[in-house]
Amino acid sequence: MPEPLVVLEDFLPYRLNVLAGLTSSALAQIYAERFGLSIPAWRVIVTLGQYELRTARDMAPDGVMHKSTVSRAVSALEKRGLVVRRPNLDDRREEWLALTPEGRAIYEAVAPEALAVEERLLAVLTSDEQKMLSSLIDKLTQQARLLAPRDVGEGDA
Amino acid sequence: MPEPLVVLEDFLPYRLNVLAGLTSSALAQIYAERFGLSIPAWRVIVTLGQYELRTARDMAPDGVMHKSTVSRAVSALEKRGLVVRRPNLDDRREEWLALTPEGRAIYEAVAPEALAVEERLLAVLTSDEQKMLSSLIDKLTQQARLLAPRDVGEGDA
DNA sequence: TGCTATTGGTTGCTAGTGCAACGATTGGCG
DNA sequence: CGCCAATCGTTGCACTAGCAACCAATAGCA
Repeated sequence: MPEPLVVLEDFLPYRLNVLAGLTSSALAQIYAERFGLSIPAWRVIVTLGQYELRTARDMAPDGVMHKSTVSRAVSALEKRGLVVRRPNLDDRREEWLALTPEGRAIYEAVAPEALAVEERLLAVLTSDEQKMLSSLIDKLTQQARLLAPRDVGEGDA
Repeated sequence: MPEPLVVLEDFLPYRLNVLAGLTSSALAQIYAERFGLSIPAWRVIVTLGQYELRTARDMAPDGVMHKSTVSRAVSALEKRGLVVRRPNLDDRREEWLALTPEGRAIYEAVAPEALAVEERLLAVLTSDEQKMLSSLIDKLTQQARLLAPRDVGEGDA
């Protein structure tokens, strides 16, 4: 009698969550089970593999990860000997982070496999569809950033 | 020198996670802050608003939510008087769930606002792009389900 | 009928996450 | 120079979520 106002399986945020969850799950098989990396740790590894030298704060440029999350991920990686901290003498509040040789080895082992998963995912789309998807994600992300309470940015003040 | 193997901000699973997180965050403003609902609780409410009578197990048809998550969400909603349980005499393992009048009132208050958020999100896309997006999400979700370890389905056995 | 496997659902335990408060350092400005 | 505000990062705390073990009920089958 009371007709549905929202059909959950058609609801965009729900569908995005499901999709994101499934892809994370697919990826976790690799970096969690095989390399013992959490999602934040994986992101730190990839970022350092990409940029070589970054501060903890740079790890979440768009505020995707909370700084406490980054802090703990880095600590864990340091304890495992995959990441080193080097004080920044110009600004002793922050520290430079870099991969150790072991860290880079893991990066070079994980990254291709992660890319393979992405590729298998995208294999169901044509090249045009992939471009379209990328564009749509960008537009939606930009808009979502406007609607979200705040960029999770800071929180201190 | 070591050229990046993965560029995180181009990596599809990462981008999907960011987008999903931002939309969840935008939605949470409504159902969390204004109505005190968690994500699982919100999903239960919406599902019962949609189907009227469901079992706890039906709440996560695609295994998106773990059954323990559903269980606790239902308990909380029952305690708040938003949901009632009714034994199913034909199979006393399961219970029928339904919204109370108060639960339905909340549903009718939340649902339009959630839809409004979705609409504001989709406002940056043309009608054709929206159709395209829907199709792309479906294709990717289907594929991701194949790549994910398992549907999070059960786990007992 | 009786025995085992399966299913719906709950709960104890543990790990992860965000928030808020904090310490340390630096920047800005009177 | 000296003080207040802002910034980087850490940590205690509370909450959530998932896993696994469990109970109750049913189904399948000898």
